[in-house]
Amino acid sequence: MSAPNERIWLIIAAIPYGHVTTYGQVAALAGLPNAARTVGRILSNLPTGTKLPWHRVVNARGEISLTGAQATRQKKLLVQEGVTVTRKHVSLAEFGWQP
DNA sequence: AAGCTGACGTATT
DNA sequence: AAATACGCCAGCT
Repeated sequence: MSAPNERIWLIIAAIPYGHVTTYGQVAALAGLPNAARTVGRILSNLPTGTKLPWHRVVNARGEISLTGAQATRQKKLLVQEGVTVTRKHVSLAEFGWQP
């Protein structure tokens, strides 16, 4: 496990219930301001049963970046947490998160 | 070691 | 509004 990877995990794990963040935000908090892609790549590499709330991470527009079944799963999880998800975008109310 | 890839982001066309 | 191009960073081949 490399260091940035671990920081990213910790940051995602700290996202509060019912809130969402962006890939770029996670990357920035991890100390890698332009590594949004890295965050996505790492999430794609997560084991199926991971405890990380990866579904609370969306792209800069507040939309789900995944497609098909994956997107459906993420949307469902968010809705279950009380997050308002319209089509693919999350309402601004639960957007952003300051530790 | 070198190059390719990707759950992104922003600027252009 | 949608598609394309480029930059960025870590992991894989």
